[in-house]
Amino acid sequence: MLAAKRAFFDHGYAATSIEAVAAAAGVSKVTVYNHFGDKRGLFIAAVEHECENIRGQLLFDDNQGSVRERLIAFGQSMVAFLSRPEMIRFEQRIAAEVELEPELGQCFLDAGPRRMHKALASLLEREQARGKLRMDDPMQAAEHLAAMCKGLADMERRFAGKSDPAAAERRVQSAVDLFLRGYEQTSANEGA
Amino acid sequence: MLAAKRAFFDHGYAATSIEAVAAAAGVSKVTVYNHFGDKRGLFIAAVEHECENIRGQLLFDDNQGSVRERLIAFGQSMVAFLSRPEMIRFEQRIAAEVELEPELGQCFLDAGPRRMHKALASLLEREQARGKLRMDDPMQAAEHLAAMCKGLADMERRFAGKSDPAAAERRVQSAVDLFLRGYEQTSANEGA
DNA sequence: GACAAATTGAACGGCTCCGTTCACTTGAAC
DNA sequence: GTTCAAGTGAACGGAGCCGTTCAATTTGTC
Repeated sequence: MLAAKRAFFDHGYAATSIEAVAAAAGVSKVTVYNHFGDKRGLFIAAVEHECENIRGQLLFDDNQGSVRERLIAFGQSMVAFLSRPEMIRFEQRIAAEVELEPELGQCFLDAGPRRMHKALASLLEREQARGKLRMDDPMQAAEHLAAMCKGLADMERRFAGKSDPAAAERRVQSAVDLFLRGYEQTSANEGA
Repeated sequence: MLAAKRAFFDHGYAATSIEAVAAAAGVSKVTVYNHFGDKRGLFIAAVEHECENIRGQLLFDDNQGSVRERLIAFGQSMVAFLSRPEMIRFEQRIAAEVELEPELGQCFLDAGPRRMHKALASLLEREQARGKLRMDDPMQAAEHLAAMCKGLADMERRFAGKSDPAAAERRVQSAVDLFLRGYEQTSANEGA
């Protein structure tokens, strides 16, 4: 199973042969078929297994500090999480296979992006309850903040394989600054 | 060539056979090999051709109106451009093949995202010159705005195939509102 | 030790595809 | 009408892979 995950996420679905997976796992091809029935079945099992992992890892702690510090911490850890090469490849594979197996996309969205979006929205709502922020639509605000933190560097990662941690840090900071200029509860804000 | 583009971008590289492309184009397989040498050569030619197209289409007009209206117009047309199903599929294919052919990624980035990023930054700079905006780093500001306009719906599109134009419109509007609260030249802004 | 279940290696049929070869036809230029 | 480049259809070799079959072997359980 680990071998299957490695192979699928490193080389892609089409470029992975069950023979190779079986060999890497030190089992026979027949055993693989007996366990997972199908190549597709093996792939789906691998994806679901990895999604479980993601769910386990997506824990952000509400650390102590100012609102700005908390948001920056969230943004940094989110970006770091998404920038890991394994994660980028995983995203890639899912996206490539989603047309043939739409459930995979749902599975991944629920395990990753949607969870993170909600987690950030509820963090923002807590800040609003404390009187630190003022927003009409926390989900919308969370989307803006998360999107800014990802930025366009997202595409540089996907298409050029480059990632620049220093630029990411600056981006997250200026994103939080812009966000707070818009949503911080100090003077009157005309709502969106 | 059109047939090759259709086939590659509809079904993917691996799932496209040169035989099928030749048949769809109404030519013989040998002719395809004579023209492009290779399956990869054909794919690269198709990608470069499509990138040319993108360069041609990426024209935003500086329409008349308030800053807010101009930015919203930019955001809307950018999102509309990126949301077209062909574009989503095209992105997908490039991303999937970029490991085997890193030049493709550069080619696409130059034809698309980077051009758009610079176009938006120079739009913002013009507004700054007119005294409408105030920013330290127009490229950074442009990245934030563009990223917010794309939002996380980007992923919903990629992984669930869904797109919600009404939500996109609201997102762009609230993104521009947030952006202007941070960068509009009305009172003193402490820089990023 | 005996018995059942799982696993293994090896081979096979069937399929698809890549890329090449070759003899033949087309069509335009001169 | 000849010439020459370009295109065509058909077939081929070689490769890889999927999924199955089967007899032989291991493993674990009583």
